[in-house]
Amino acid sequence: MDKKESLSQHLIDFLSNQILTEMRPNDRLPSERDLMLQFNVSRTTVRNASDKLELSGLVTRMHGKGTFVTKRSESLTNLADLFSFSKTMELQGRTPSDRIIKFKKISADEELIQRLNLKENLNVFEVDRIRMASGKPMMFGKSFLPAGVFEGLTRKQLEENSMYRTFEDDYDVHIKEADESCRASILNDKISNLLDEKPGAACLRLERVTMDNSGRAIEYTISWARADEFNYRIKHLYR
Amino acid sequence: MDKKESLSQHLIDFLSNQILTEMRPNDRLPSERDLMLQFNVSRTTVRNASDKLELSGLVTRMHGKGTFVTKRSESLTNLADLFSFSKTMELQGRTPSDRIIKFKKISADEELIQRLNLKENLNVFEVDRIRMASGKPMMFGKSFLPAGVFEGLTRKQLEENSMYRTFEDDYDVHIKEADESCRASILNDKISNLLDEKPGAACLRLERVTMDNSGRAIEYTISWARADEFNYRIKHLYR
DNA sequence: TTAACAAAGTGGTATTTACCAGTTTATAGG
DNA sequence: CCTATAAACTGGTAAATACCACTTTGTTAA
Repeated sequence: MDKKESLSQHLIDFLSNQILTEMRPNDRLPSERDLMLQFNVSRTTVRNASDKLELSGLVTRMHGKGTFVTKRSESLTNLADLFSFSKTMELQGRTPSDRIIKFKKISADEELIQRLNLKENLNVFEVDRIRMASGKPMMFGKSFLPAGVFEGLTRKQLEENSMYRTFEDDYDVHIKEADESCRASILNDKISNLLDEKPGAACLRLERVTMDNSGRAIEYTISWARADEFNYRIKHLYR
Repeated sequence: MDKKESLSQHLIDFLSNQILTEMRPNDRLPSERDLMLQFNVSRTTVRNASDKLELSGLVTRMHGKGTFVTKRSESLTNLADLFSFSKTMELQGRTPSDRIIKFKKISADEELIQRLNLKENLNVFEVDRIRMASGKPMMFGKSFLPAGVFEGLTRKQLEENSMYRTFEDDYDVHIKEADESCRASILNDKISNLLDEKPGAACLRLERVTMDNSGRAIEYTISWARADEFNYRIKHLYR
């Protein structure tokens, strides 16, 4: 049943869980050599895991000193922590809701094929949604889901449950990680209208590719987020 | 004379230069095993260099296929790694330079007093700079430095050395950490002019407070960065 | 001709060993 | 008591080797 997981991935899972549940910012992690012994793996494996944890921003390494839990400062809606829109909004005491304005099966173009790493079945579902918090439109997103993974997906399913919930419950697809990038952009007429904003207003354009446990790309999403509601916060540690 | 440079750094320099001057998007790089032979280094070293190149967005690896030059639209500077503008630009094979367009001592307003946690001496130096990479204006920044920390600071000092270099060498101020936030915004007439862009163009507005070893706030900077050159990349890990 | 399979090529993970480069701490000498 | 220095940490770079997982290509058999 369980997909065999790499040693470094196991370390990543263990450490990130440890960090989030039992450690506090600036706490020091065991040294790489200690982790070698504790988990009976090579230093390469430990460093591999550390690389990923550092990339995800969970830890910060300092030459000669050690590896520490990164401190993240408070934020309005810190995009770095925005893995799930609905969960984040709930956490802020706002009521999240989606309005699906498009749902159809299309054939993937070259870019989609590459992003989702499609093989035989080139059909994808396109889902366009306006995402709201307590009635206020916050972002607009276009998601593309491989039809080969989500066979028989219906609009009704997505209207009744959140997308990630549908992945888990209806298709037994478990999210493992996501690569996201974000840049500044300008709202065009159509999207500004949907977000109740002026055309030409600033926005953040987000792109995300989400992967499941077995490494399949299961979602490619482009979102446009109101500039006045989202930001990124990062803490840099030197030397 | 030569600063000793690691083998992987040498590989990085060579490859990034190669990519920027002689290769086009989607071109394939030599395989890792070929690079081993060409440069007479171990695969560890090749992969180390590849890791960095992938991180910097210059190349994209595909399991079983090869390593390819990333499409230009994806090769933006990752702000999450931009602790130092000049160092980041050098890593990309570009030549960083600053043009100081304002330098004067002013009296801090309420906001500055709070951000820099000023006590008695409310004087601050304001330094406005255009930051360029290989001659192209990349971002505009207004920095505020407590006069109590940097006594007798002159424009000449900043023109001769980088700001952080001046902190270290001339004032023995060692940077420990920085809190940064970023959001989308629109360029106004003045700044768009300085950046050689159109007014109303999208930009990222960055704010940073930098602290030294003793926890003093030593710098507060607001920057406006070209939307077509910078983005944030984040890797989310789910549990 | 075509479908199935094998081989060769790619990046990905892992081990073991060695040494380099910073930081902290213990210790010896004044 | 202090200072210099050595030892013992820390993470960083590098080599050599092996095998796994995925993709392309070439060959073989139906």
